[in-house]
Amino acid sequence: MTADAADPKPYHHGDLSRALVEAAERLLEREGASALSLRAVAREAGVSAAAPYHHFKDKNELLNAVARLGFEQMGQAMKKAIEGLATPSERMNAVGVAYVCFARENKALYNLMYDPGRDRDFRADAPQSPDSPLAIVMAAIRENAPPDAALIDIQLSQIAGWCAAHGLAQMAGNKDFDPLKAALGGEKAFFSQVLSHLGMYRGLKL
Amino acid sequence: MTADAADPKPYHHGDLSRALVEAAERLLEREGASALSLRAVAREAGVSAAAPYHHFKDKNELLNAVARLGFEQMGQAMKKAIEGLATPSERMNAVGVAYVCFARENKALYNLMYDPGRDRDFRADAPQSPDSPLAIVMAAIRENAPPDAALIDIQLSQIAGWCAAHGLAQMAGNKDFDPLKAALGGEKAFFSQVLSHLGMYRGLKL
DNA sequence: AAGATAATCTTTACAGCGTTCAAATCCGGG
DNA sequence: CCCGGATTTGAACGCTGTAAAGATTATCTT
Repeated sequence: MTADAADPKPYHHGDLSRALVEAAERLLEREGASALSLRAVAREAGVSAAAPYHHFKDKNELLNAVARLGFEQMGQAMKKAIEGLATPSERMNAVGVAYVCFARENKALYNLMYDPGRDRDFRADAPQSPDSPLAIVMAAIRENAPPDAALIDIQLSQIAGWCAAHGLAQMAGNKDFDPLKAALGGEKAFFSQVLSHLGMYRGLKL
Repeated sequence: MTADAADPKPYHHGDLSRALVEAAERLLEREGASALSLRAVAREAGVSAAAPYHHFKDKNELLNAVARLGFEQMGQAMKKAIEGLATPSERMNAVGVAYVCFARENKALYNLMYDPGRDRDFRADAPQSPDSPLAIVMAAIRENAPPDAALIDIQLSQIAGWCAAHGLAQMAGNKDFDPLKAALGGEKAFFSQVLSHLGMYRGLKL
């Protein structure tokens, strides 16, 4: 209680930049993406409509900051999901399921992170950090590859696996999948099974 | 030249509903998604801003009509891509590549079709029609499955293949993939190879 | 300590958006 | 011929993103 519960109006908010990002994330999960206007974010943070422009060049830049936060949270959730798993195969499967689950549980945030209509200045999902979702997926697939695999095959498999997880994350809400989900005993099992069936796309046996 | 090049101002436009959808699609590929306002579409069609409301309840409903048109065009492009291909394996690969290619060549339209932020009243991509992109992908994967495969495995593989194609379509613009694309001799080869490597996600040999 | 300078926030303003409503315009059936 | 219903327009409302100018507070220099 040293810096947080200060006076109600410090007039120079202190750390408005962070407060705006947090207000935006709060608004995003409370009211959905359509309610996420710059003015609404400013309102939620208790500040005037023009104040954000001293911390972000654009609405787009504020959304980029929200997305960056989302990538961190997603990476942490995925790391927690593979804690204590022994085999590379188990870890790879858990990473994929965790990826899709996070996307489903934070639908609006995930859509914001990968919105193809926005200018994202940072790399698609901050692959430079080893804790980014993409890096975690890449590592899990690499470590599960056969030891004699060629580098290019590993790379292509990594991309394929990531694309499949991303596609599943976006399509998982499709109502046509409901009977299949029920037959398998829930969404998580459905995600796991879909990812496990990737190989059959080529007509291979499992 | 019987009905198209009529008077410049028929005042009761004749078929404004279709004209609006076409104006929207034109605007979409000329100026991009951010320029696709209802007022801009009306302007492009040479009509007042309130006119669309007698043919579409919403902006959203107009966009749904544009998306429907996009699904038809995409299905036709995919059917043309498998004409004359002999084996199920060839057809499946061509379908996947055609799917991703159409999405890349009509980026704004494809994003509109699968925009997760919009209310889409029709089924995700009109699966009732056998010419819909989803139906074509499903059929190509089914016909390439081993004859003794269980129904549920086929279904899961269909979903997996579709998700992978969709994910690749959205991620294909990632600059990180450029060296790989170059090494393989172009985007089309890259798409084909990524889809062919789906199986390796499970550590299987190709 | 005091005053200058920079950073932050507010107020006001503008153009564009989606949408609604009343008034104007056109078309087909009596 | 004229009337009723469909179509289109014009103006209006509240919302948005963004810019400019003024007010307020923090920081730096001396």
